[in-house]
Formats: sequence, structure tokens, C-alpha cells
Amino acid sequence: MCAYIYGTMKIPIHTKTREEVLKEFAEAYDARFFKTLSEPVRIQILCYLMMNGRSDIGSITESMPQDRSVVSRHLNQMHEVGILRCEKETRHMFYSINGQVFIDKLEGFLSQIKKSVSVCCPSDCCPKQ
Amino acid sequence: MCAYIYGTMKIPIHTKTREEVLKEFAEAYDARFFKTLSEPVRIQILCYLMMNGRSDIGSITESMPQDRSVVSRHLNQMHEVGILRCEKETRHMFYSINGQVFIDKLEGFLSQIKKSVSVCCPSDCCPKQ
DNA sequence: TGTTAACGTGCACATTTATGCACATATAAA
DNA sequence: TTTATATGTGCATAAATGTGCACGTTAACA
Repeated sequence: MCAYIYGTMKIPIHTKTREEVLKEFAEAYDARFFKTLSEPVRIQILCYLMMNGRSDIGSITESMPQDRSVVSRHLNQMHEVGILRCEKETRHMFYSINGQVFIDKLEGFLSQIKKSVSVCCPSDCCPKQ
Repeated sequence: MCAYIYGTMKIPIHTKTREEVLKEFAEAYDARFFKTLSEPVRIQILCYLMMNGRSDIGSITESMPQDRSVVSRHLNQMHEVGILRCEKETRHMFYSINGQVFIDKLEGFLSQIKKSVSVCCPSDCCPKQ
């Protein structure tokens, strides 16, 4: 088992191997989630929802140059990824941000990265190793 | 100072308006960073570097089906975004993960999201507002 | 000096993605 | 029932992106 020296103490770093940690990381990784966040138009929609709260497609579309169908598809994609809530009410489709899921997803990925970096790059990634 | 419970976290309520918070969020948002993380091939390269540490382009390429020039471009893009370090040594170009920058970027975005959600969606985003 | 290895880059091509139009569906209103 | 409103979806098109080949450059090596 791996260990490093801190003062005079020997401290175990971890019990998992790189393979195990990286396997967990790869499984936790969701390309579609990041792809969704990589489009500025979708971020703009997110901002609208944060500014105005739960809204229907028509209202959101009024604030942007894109066609209503385009906005509808962006909203649907964000809903599929989990960061938006979606409720049909009469003729209207209302969307709102699911902050809990959004934050959980980001925190989950962040914790995986931290774990992977601490296991795989203890000296902040091997300069001149 | 006032605070409310979000999940298991205690989040202070700030004095900033939605406009201010969202402006900060929009400014902190970096589309290219997420675009970089949205490509599975680049994540695969990240995993290689976490598994093998600082490596040159040739070594990384041997582990994947893509052409060397493709791997080179992916590495360059990740370097531009800041998550990779890059050092030229003789004929070789060595890349390694810059864990600090990587984690800082994610944490920065996460904290902006948390702040925005706490200000804009205090009841976890306005269900039936 | 000539040769080889490692890399960057221009270019063409294929795939993915964003966009808008036209149309179908569902529901409220007259 | 007829009309108007809000939305989803098929389709074509444009833009962005990933990919591989060919070639030029740089530096080690014989």
C-alpha cells in the first residue's frame, strides 16, 4: 500500500488503486451533461429562468432571437439532462431550474476529479516525473 | 446574518440583486471549458494522463485509435483551456494535468451556480410560483 | 552531412449540432 | 363547432467540430 511521509508520520494516502479510481471517474462522466452546458444559447435560457423563474416556452422565446422551436428543443435537452423541471399545464409547458440536480451533478463530477487528482497526481500531476 | 437551508447546506442570503448575481455568473461562464469536457476522446486522454502521468504525444497516441495529429489537437485545446500543462523537451512535447487549475475552474463555476440558485431560486426554483 | 524521429499545420471530408420553416396536435376561447 | 394559441416534430440547410492524410519543420543521431 502506498503511503507518504508527513513529518515523522507515515500516512496512508488511499486504499484504492488508480485503476479503480479512474474506472469510477469514467463511469461518473456524462458527456451529454457537459455538451449541454457548452452552448451559450442554453446558458442564456438558464439565465432567463433564474431571472424570471418558472416560465413557458413562449415567454422565454420573446427574450431571444431564436425561433420558438429552437428554444423548445434546448429546453427539452436540458430537461433530459436533469437540470430543468418541466410541467405541462393546459396548453402551456412550464420549465424551471432544478437547482438540486444541477448542483449535485457538478459536485459529483468535482469530487471524482478531486479524488482522481489526489490519487493519480499527488504532486499536482507529475511535473518532471 | 440571515441564512436558509438548502439541502443539507446552510447558504447565506446575500444582499446582491438577481441582476448582479447573474451578471457575475455570465461573466464567469466559459463555454470553451465545457466544450472541451464534452468530448469523450479528450476525457480518454485525461484518463491516460492520470494513469500514466506526464507523457508525450506519441505515447498517448499509442493507446488510442485516433491519428497522432488528432491527439495533438485535443491536447492543445485542453492546454489552451488551462487544464493541461505543456513542456517542450528536445523533440518531445510533454503534457500533464494541471489539477489545481482544473479543480479551481470547476469550483468557480459551481460556486457561481450555488450563488445564483440561492438568490434566484430560493425555493429550489419556483415550482408553481 | 544525411537520416530518422517527434511534432505542428493546411486541407479535404465526414459527422454532429444549431437553426428555421412548415405542418400536425392539443386545448382554450368565441 | 369554428377559431386562435401554445407546443412538438419532420425536414432541409448552414455552421461547427472531429478525423486523417500529406507535408514542412525541428532536433537528435549515425
